[in-house]
Amino acid sequence: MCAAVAGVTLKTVAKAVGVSPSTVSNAYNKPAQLSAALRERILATAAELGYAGPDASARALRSGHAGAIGVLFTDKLSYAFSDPFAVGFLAGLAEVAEEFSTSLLLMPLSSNDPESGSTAVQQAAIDAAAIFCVPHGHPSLDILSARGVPAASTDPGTFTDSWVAIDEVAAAVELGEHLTRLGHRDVVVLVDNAAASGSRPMEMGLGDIGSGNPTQRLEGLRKAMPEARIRLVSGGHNAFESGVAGAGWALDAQDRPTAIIGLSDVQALGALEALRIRGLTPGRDVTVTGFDDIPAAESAGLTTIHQPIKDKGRALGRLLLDPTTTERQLLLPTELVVRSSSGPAPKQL
Amino acid sequence: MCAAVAGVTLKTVAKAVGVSPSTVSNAYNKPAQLSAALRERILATAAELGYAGPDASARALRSGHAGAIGVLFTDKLSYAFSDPFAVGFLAGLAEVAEEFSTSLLLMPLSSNDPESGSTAVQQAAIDAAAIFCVPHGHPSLDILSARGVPAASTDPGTFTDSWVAIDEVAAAVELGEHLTRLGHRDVVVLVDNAAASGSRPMEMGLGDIGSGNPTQRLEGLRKAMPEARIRLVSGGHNAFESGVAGAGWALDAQDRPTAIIGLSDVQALGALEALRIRGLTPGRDVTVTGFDDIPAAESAGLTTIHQPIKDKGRALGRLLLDPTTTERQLLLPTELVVRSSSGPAPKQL
DNA sequence: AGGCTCTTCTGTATCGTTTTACTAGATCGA
DNA sequence: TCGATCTAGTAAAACGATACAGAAGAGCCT
Repeated sequence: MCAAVAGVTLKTVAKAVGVSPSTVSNAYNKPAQLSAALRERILATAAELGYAGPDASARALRSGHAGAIGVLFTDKLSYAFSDPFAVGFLAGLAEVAEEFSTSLLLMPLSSNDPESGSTAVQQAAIDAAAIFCVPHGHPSLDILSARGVPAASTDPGTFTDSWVAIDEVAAAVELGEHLTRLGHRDVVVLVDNAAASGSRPMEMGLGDIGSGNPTQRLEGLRKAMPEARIRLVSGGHNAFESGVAGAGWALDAQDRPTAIIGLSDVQALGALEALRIRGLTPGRDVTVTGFDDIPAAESAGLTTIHQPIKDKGRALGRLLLDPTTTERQLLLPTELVVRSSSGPAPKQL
Repeated sequence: MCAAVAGVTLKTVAKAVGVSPSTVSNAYNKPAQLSAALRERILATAAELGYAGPDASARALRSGHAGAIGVLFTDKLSYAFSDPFAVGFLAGLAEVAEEFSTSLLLMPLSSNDPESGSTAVQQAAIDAAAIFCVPHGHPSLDILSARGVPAASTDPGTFTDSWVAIDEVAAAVELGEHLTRLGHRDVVVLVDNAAASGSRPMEMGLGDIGSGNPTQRLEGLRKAMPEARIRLVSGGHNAFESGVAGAGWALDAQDRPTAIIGLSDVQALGALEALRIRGLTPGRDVTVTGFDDIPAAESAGLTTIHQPIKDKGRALGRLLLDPTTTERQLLLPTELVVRSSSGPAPKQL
C-alpha cells in the first residue's frame, strides 16, 4: 500500500525481524523453506518498513536471468506498430510470454555506433532475443550475436540457427504463377526502402533491396514470371502511405503495369487506395496483390499470400522459452488466397 | 563478431590488458576519460577475448537505472495487440522511447497472488512505468505503487499524479447529445466484461463495469440522455468478436434499441458486422457509434469520438523520460466525428 | 542411546559492474 | 621556480540480492 521507502533493503528487513538475509530472501522465493509463521512475520515487517520486495536488477545479476525476452524489430520501433503483420506476430509472442510470465522487451534498433555501449541492444537485460524481420547485416544483429544471448529469428539467414519461417520463395512462386496464368507480363513490385522515404517514389535496383524476405520473394516472382517485365518501385519504408505513393507513381507513369505487387499487405492496401483515388477498379483495370494476409486484407478483397503470423510468434516464443521444444527450425505453411483484387490482364493495345 | 565466451568479465579484460577494471569500464562508458590509444587497445583485447561489453544486469544494479520503462496494459497482453487503439498508444510511446534510446518492457498483468514475488510487475527491472487503461484496484497496480517506481497513467484516478487523459465525461456528453438530437431514446451500450467472455452475451448492471474510463463514459451518456433507456450489454472482453456477439444479442432481442454504443471502436465495428449479417443498414435501421476513432473507423463510416491516441502515448512517454517536462497532468482534446453510421432514430411504432 | 533423516534457519562468498576518492605526473601562468 | 590546474589512470567500496554449504534441533527407528 504505502510507497517504497528508499534505502530499505533485504538486509534491513532481516535485521528488523532478527533473521538472516537468506531467510528473508527465501520468504519471497522459496516459501517452502521456512515455517509459515516466520514467513508471515517477515512479510508483515517488510510491509511495515516499506520494503517492496527484492530488487529486480540485483536479483537478475545474482540469479542470472532477467525474466524478459528482447524483441528486435524491423526498422523503427514506432513503424512496427503500424503494420498489423508485425502486431500479429507480437500478439502470438506475447501469448507465450504470458504463459511463462516473462516480459517482452521491445528494443529500438540503434543505427548508432556499435562500439559505444549505449545502444538499447547492449543495455537490455534479457534472457533471450526474438528477431523479427531485421535485414541481414544490421549492426544490432552483430551486437546481439556478440552478447551471446540465445536468439531465434523469423529468418533462417540470421546468425542463429533457431528460426521459424515460411518458404518465401515457394510462396512467391505460387503468387507469381497465379499472375502469369492471368496473363500479366508487366508488373511493378512495391518494396520497402527507407531511402525513398520523404522524397518522391523512385525506381529501385536489386541492390537497393535489403536482403532477407524481400530478395527471396523477388526471386520467387522472377522464377514464376520468367517472361514478365518486373520493375521495383519504392515509396518509402513499409507503410500504407508508401504504398499509396509508390503505386501512384507507377499508375501515373507512361507505361502503366497491369499488376502491382506489394511485398507486404500494408503496401498493397496503399496501392488499392491509389487505384481508388484514380477511379480504377482493382482486379479489372489493374491487379493488386499483397503478402501476409493481414485482417484488413480480407475486407479489402486483396489477393495475397496467407501466412499464420500469430502462430509464427507463438512458435518463436516457444523456441525461446520452452525448454522442451526440440525442433529448432520450423517452416510454417502458406497459402495463396485469391480475392477480387486480382484478375486477368487487360489486353494490351 | 565471435560469440561471447562465458566467464569473461570486465576484470578478465582488465587483467589481460594490464589496466584496472575501472579503466576498462571507462573505455565503454566514458571514452573521454582515457587516451584514445589505450581505449583502442582495450576494445581490441575485449573483442579478442570474446567479451561482449558490460553485463546489463550488473550495470543496472550498480548504476541504478535499467534503460527500460515498463508498460502495464489492460487485461491480457495478447489482447492489447488486437485493439488498434492500444497499438496507436504504443506507437506514440515507442517514438519517445526511441528518442531517449530506452526500451519498452511490456509486462503481462498477473492475476496471481500479489505476495509471491514471481509476478512480472515485481520482477521487471524498469526505471518507470506507463499505465494504460488498467482498471482501478487491479492487484498489479498495488504492486507497482509499492515498488515506488515513477509512474504515469492514462487515467487520472490511478495512484500516480502524473497522467495524460481526455475528459471522458465531456466526450461522452457530446456523443450523447448527438444521439439525443437524433431522437434516440432507447440505446444499448456495449461494455467490456471479461466475465461474459466465452459464455453468451448478457445484460450487465452498473456494478459489473470496471471503474475508470467505462464508468465515466457511461456517466456522460446518462447526463446527455436523461430521458433515454440505457441498457448495458457485454459480449466479453474488449474485442471485435465481443461486439458482434453483444450487438447481435441486442438486435435479436424483443425490444431492439434504436442505437448501439460501443464503448470502444473495436466493439462498435463488431456491432456494424452484426448489422451487416442481419441485412441492416447502419445509420438508417440502427445507429452505431464508437469511441476512440481508430483508423478502421473512418473507412467503416463509424460515428465516433476522436482522441489523439498517438499523442497520448507520446505525452506519457515524455512524462516518464523527459525531465524538462513540467506539466504533470494533461487533458487532451477530443472531437465528435459524425459519419454515416449514425442517423435519426426510426419512428417507433 | 545412538545413528539417521528432515526441517528450518544461518553465514558468507559472490554475481559484474560503477562510483568515489585519490595519486602521480604533466602543463602552465606568473 | 613555485603552486595551481589538468590529465590519465588506480584501488577499494559499494549496489542488493541469491547460492551454497552447514548446523542446531526435532523426530523416528532399532
